[in-house]
Amino acid sequence: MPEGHSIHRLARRHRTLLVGRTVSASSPQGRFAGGAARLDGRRLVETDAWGKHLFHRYADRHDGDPSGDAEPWLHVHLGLFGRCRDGYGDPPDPRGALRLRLVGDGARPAWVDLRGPTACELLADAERDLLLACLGPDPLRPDADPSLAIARIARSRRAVGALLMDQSVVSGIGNVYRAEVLYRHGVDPRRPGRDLDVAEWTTMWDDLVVLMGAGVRAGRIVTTDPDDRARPHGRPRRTDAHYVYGRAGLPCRRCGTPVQREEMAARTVYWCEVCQG
DNA sequence: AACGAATGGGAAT
DNA sequence: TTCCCCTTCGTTC
Repeated sequence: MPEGHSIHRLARRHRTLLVGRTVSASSPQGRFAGGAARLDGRRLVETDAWGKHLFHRYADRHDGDPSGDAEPWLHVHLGLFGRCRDGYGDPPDPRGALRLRLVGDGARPAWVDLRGPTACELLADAERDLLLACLGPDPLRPDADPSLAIARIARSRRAVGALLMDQSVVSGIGNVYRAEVLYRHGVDPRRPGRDLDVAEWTTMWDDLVVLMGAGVRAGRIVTTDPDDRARPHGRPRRTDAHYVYGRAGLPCRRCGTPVQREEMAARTVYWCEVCQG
């Protein structure tokens, strides 16, 4: 599930697999053939994530071939459909639309495959800076400063459900965390941002830091408290991990009222009209 | 097996 | 606002 926690997890995984290695890069699908050629033979120095954006920083070439030297960054955005696969040893035969394959050198070779991303491109420092300048603070980054985001939300007339999905306000939140954090704080997604006071927003930010951090560790989004998750009858379901996301028409876990759904910011938002006033 | 919906976001209209 | 990208997963036949 590519919300911010997945991307941070991916950055960590790629660090383990490939940082310090010189990579062979290819684009079996062909859509990133030029970029792969410029990447090929360079060493991965570090990986990083900001919101839903993944970055690899590559060293310059030292063999006299200048191609790619001005572009230290590989920028990947998975979008809704993008996926990464990886492993050690020989990579599987490429099939389907494989945008990018990286194979690291070394005693224990590792590979990473990327398919279906919204963005896969090489960037110069300045281009990356421009991109990051458009992103709000990311609850998963230790250096995040929530004050600007909180101030911006607190004076906006836009619906809080739309503000939380706006990556220039807060980055890394997706449709699941949006619905869930609003439920956990009893906030109707349709309420204007400025109806909420700074203290309320600050509490939500702190909760996002905890929830998304847990998401990185678990590799999935779990936002329900254990008491609300208990299911005396039947097997646990996938949706037990959520209060309202994807549960339209099902009873609210706390009050039993059917969960509502509505389109907001081009996505479906879910909420309980009783618990979220 | 076949189909629809989905965690996102940018370009086109 | 609508479309597109074009994968994966869950549901239905």
